[in-house]
Amino acid sequence: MKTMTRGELAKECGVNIEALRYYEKRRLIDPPKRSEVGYRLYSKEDAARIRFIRNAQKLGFTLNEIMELLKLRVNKNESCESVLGKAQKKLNEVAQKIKGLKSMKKVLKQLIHQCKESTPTSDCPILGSFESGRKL
Amino acid sequence: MKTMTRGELAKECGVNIEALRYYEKRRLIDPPKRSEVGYRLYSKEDAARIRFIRNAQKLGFTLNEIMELLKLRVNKNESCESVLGKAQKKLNEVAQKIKGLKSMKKVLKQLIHQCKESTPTSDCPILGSFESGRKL
DNA sequence: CTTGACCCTGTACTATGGTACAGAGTGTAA
DNA sequence: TTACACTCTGTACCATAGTACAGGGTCAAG
Repeated sequence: MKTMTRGELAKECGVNIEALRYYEKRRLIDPPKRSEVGYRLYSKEDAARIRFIRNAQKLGFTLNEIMELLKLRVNKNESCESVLGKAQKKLNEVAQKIKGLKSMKKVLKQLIHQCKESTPTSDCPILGSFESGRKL
Repeated sequence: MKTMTRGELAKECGVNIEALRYYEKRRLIDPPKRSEVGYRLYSKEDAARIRFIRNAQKLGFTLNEIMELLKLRVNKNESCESVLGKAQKKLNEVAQKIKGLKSMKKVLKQLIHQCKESTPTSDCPILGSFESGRKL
């Protein structure tokens, strides 16, 4: 099977080369196979996992949370009950975040609209509907 | 006008008392008025601002980003052009986040559905559509 | 057969966002 | 009037998520 070195993987996934060692230490990725001389040899699956990690991070998940997300899959010994619970919890979190972001989006849109109408900046209501957290 | 001490504000906003001093140092809130003897006296507006900060943080914004969001309002000396650009940029960021989270939500829902059907955990497709980042 | 670009390990350092004292003063209620 | 809860400042410490060496080995092109 085709493999990549650490530098190649880092480049492909757009991460710092050292971050890969860090993820390995944090057990977010399995220790990869090694070449004769000790070079790490990564597979396509490793690349996919790194991309997953980065994408989840962009969405505001911590590495610990991402670890949980990753465990939701390929854990043949874990009961579906347990996976279900975790997934449900994550789903709620995600739904809440979406709600909050939609509220913020709305406020930003209003602000932009008012700016386009040349309303003085001082009247821009960025906080108004947002600060209470009612919709978050 | 009614004011609050640091402890009262912290309690009302559900933040650590020390965080308020930290936000002040980071210039996320204005230095509050002080009592005769030097106690901080916060207003309702300060409380609103703290709540805004916490809510934005929950949505994955950093304190620097939140500072920018806060600046989008009540700056009489800044041209509307500039505010417009910043707001537009933030709007795009928010829209992207929502997209990614929706994609994650979808995958989680699928996972939950399959778990409910008692499909073996090992078959859960949590990563599949996710690791590519196509939809993120 | 050397030179430059890679890889290895371990360790130290960074930024962000707090959190926890220590040592001092204040305010109030029994 | 004393005890306890609260405030003040400054400084030290913490977790998270990396990032940057130092000091060594490896490999491939010229």
